[in-house]
Amino acid sequence: MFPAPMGVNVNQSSTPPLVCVTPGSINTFSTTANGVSSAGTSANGPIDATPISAYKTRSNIISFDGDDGSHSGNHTLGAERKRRGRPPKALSADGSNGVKSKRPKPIYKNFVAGKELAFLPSSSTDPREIVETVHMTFEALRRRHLQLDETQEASRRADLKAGAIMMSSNIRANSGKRIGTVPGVEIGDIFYFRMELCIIGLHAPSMGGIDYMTAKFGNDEDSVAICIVSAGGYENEDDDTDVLVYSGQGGNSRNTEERHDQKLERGNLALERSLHRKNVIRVIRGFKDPACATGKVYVYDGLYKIHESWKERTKSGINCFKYKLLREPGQRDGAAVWKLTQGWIANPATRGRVILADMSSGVEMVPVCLVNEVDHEKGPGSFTYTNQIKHIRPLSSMKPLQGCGCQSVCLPGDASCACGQNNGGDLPYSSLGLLACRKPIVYECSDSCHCSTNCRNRMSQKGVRLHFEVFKTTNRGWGLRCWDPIRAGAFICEYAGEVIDELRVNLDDSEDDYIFQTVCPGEKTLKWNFGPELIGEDSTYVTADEFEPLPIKISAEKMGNISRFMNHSCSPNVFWQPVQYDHGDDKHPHIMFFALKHIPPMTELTYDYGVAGAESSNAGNRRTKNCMCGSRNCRGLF
DNA sequence: GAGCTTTCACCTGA
DNA sequence: CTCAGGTGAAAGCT
Repeated sequence: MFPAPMGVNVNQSSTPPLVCVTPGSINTFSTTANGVSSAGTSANGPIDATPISAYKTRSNIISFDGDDGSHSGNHTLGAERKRRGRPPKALSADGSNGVKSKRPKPIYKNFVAGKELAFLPSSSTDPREIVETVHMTFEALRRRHLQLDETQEASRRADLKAGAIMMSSNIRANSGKRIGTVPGVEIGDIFYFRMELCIIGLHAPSMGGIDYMTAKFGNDEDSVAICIVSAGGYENEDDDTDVLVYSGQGGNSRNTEERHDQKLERGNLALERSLHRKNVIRVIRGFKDPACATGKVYVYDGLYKIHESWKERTKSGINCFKYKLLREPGQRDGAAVWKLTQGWIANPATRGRVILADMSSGVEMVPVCLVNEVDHEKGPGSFTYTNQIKHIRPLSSMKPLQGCGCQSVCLPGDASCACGQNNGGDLPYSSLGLLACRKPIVYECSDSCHCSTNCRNRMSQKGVRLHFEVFKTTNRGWGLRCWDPIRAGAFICEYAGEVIDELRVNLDDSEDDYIFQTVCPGEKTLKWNFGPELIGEDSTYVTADEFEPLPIKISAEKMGNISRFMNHSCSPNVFWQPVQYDHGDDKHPHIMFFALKHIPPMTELTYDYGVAGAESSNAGNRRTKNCMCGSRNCRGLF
């Protein structure tokens, strides 16, 4: 460890990563006294930066009464008040002073008022946990807002609405700016909206590409860049994932008339100062979302340093600043993984260490790759690949669900759609097919519906569409991961296999490692849907005590699909959700898996097998095992 | 200079 | 293609 440089105050913890303000109380979750990351200061040169503005405390702007603090008292009656603030740049031709109506600051009054915030991690001080909770809260809010917007055909931008709520209620992580790594954010983490970067403290500007701050270097102060988003809006060449040529900001108006040379100010100036100060800069790279033509995915790619800068005339004829950044050595791969997996998707033959190109033998629409990069084992024990669920005993009801009469596809907000009503009024999936909320049962459209197979309410019944690979883990046998990025709420796969006869159950359970049953999962899974209560709606949150297991048990020992390879984790990224569409026996629904959070490519997919033994009586005689998930809040057994 | 308001720029997103 | 946005920095005023 580098001796602590003079200017660095490593014990500074005046900016807690997550401050949640409720009317009556202030809960502060502070981390391990490490407000300033040392990652950038340790091995490289003379950076001793103490973020100054990082210590700035944000005023609490949530308001619970009607008065918005406009009691300034010094109204100048009658007299025309002189306009304050920055002068408008371009004067309008006509005489009107062009004052736009004041932008109203949204005030979110009655959500969480007086209530405990049930979604916060009960006692966590783990930065990763805090970041994930904040991130998942944002996503839950966004999905719910999108669901509401879609029914009302109202204005969109649920991302902004969710972000505004997070900001105004101060549910955010790492709210102070800092140089270097951000606690709880890992290289390779993926994001779908710029607002997500804001609320976890990775990159503050909601649109701007360059985040910067005033930092102290010895006795000097300097405004230096701390984080950039390379989103492809400028002409950047980025073939090499360790090099990034970044263009300065400004001048790049879409209106060709307004284009002008870039100036050495703001972000550009900060980048220039960073070149001299040699401080590390976080880099987020934007890629096209493979799952959505118009969408974009942001990948956090770790720390870089600026090595040179120059001026250049762009194709559009303006002078533009260019900054060449090199990735700091010794960091795990981020964007490189992305490039690799995108290459495999384009041409699966380029994937190395393959044992079997498609272990589903054509059963799945997309081949399921089998690889071993760890040892020489030739594959898991034999089983029959199927993507179906096989019922041995007849179901209690084969009566199909009441179908809807929708023409073409089901649409949100259509009160006459029987399927929407089955699901409590809202369609369970967004237009992109993301599940909005965890429910006791999701009712999809069925054969008796009039809608087409393109209907969004047929998400899970259409089967697997991701590029999975079954791989050998280092200590947990075989596991499952995916070449595609998976968005929170996205469908992953069904638990296929044989439904075990309840009468026969427990006879040979102990021999069967591939049994699925609906044991109560941990908090993370239960608390997936805490969006509604944040906007004043009734809670859909089910506590462990309220959790009711289903009698269904599925064995994938002899036959099954990729889900039989999904390992347990106490900190999972996948959850199970009962879904019905082809029969009326609600005790024996399909068990479908969905993403709990955004899952970067090549991250092992895991779900919570449930709390062994313990409080939930249904766990009964299930055999317990030592957990090897390695997460920091591992329960030890499952 | 701190504290407030206003305006603007910004590699958004539908 | 257009257009409504949220945020923080900068600028001006008290």
